[in-house]
Amino acid sequence: MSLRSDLVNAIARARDRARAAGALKIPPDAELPEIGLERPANPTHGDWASNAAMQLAPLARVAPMRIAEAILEHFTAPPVVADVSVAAPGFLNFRLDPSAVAAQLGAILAAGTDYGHEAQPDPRRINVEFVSANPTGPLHVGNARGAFVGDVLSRVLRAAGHTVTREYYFNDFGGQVRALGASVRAIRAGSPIPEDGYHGDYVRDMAASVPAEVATAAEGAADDEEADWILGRWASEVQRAGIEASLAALGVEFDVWKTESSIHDEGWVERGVEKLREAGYVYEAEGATWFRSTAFGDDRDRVIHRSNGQPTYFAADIGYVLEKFSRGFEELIYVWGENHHGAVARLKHAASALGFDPEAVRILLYSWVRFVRDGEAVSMSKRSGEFVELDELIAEVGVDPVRWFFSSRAFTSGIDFDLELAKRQSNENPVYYVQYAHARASSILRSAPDSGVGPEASAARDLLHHPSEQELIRQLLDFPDTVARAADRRETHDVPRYCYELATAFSAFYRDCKVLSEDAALSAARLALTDASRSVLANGLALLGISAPNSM
RNA sequence: GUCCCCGUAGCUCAGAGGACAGAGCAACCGCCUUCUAAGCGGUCGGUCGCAGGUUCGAAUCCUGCCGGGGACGCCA
Repeated sequence: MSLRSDLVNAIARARDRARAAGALKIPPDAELPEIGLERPANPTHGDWASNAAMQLAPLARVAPMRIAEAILEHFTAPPVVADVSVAAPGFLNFRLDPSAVAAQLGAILAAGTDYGHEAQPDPRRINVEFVSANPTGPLHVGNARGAFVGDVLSRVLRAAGHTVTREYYFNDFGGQVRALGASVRAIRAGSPIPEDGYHGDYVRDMAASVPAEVATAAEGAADDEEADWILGRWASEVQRAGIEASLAALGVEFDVWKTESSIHDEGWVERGVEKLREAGYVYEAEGATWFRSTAFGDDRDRVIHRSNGQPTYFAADIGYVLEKFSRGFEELIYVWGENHHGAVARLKHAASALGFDPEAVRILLYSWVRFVRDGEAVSMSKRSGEFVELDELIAEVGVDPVRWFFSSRAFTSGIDFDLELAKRQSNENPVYYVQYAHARASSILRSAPDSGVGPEASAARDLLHHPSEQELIRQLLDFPDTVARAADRRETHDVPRYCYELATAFSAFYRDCKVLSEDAALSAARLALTDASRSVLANGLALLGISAPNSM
């Protein structure tokens, strides 16, 4: 139970009592708006403020000020609230009791690394599929955003009490695997790389290191196409392993690596299409098999099997949705680049047609990142071979600043990433500010034994009343709400901002309140606050996959 | 042509109907014999793309323009 939810509940009870007493006349069938409660930017408005009265004004047809007064009259304050007041045009402003605030410190410390992980009211089994880049080359910087968006989202959902499976779907079935093989074969034969082939240096490297048995098999192939497939499957497995290693180096790990071919081989596509057919959404025309997507409002029907008998990529998507739900997931999250937005509707329609709730299929489209070097856009084409490898970026800039950069922006906004600027400014990057606060707290804790004191929260209630101490504890108390809200919204960029604000509050505390002093009791209480701050900073950084160094 | 996302300080971005629109970076001025100066305090900086509309109240919701990006395949 967080402070925030206590307050929301108390306001709701006051509203209901005012209603029952006839002080607040709202039609019985009216749908009540959610109680808004936020920490106002302006401290003179108190520690928490609610606009509940203003939201009820249209329903009650009374001035917001009078509603606020009616709620106030029936309000029973939770113990942490010292004062409630009404402010124009109808805000309810709450001021917390400093002793009660300080008394929360012990619970934060006791929770340790679990602090922020509240009980989930609606726990779900969630599959998060992300990156899923084709294994035709190394990851490039364009893949970075999806990797970090999916990774941080998975961490946050887990922290919020959901059961999360992280999944990478890789394509070992499509024409580009053959094109990759054809490129390798062309280089080995000394002939030009085909039009739709791959031109990067990594292709040459692979061509020079084909294992003998693969080479022999390719040479013994019935025709060129078969040779291309043999080389292509080998090459894509080499690339897939490289991708896995790159991601692991970034701290991005997966629970499941799923191949497109397994979806076909295990019969999921057939079963999926059969279910759709039984439901009446499949028909044959022009030699192809179609999904009647228009029945769900799509502007055209979609091909499942081409007239040449080959399944489309969409066919595999249908089978994969069925396969995922058969594993017991209640929600499927897909983290896709916005260039896939055209595929969103048909996937959800297919899920509906299969009998699943389309709302349980959630597709998060992140906007494209424009990589810029000295003011000029950098191409990211694997086929042309002109791209910046993700490994290269990390080696230049470091994983922590890159993670911070991507996780602190809403995934829907298009962003520019200046590679030169990122390097030059890396020391000015806010991520170091947060890490520094953590290192500084660690340093104080390290020197505590020399002063003969240790962290002790029991006296905090009476001793930690300085405004900077109070503000810092209030920040610490915000953490669980931040995590829960990010998880509910399936949008995590509030977490880095929270970390930054916590670091700022800690810096102010450090400036104003000497931790280790002659006063042993005060030192112990302040050490407890330092320890709690360090712990919550570490928890926040862990959600972002960013390291929390003990010294810098 | 249809659809999706975006347009907020010099730059990069937050603001999911509420109180004077915020942060970082950049620029400028101060602060280290004292627990980490990768820090702290201060200054400068905005017709929230434009025009209407809804509302007690709009950066936020609706409509139309303008500008940027993306998607509309029997590619993946």
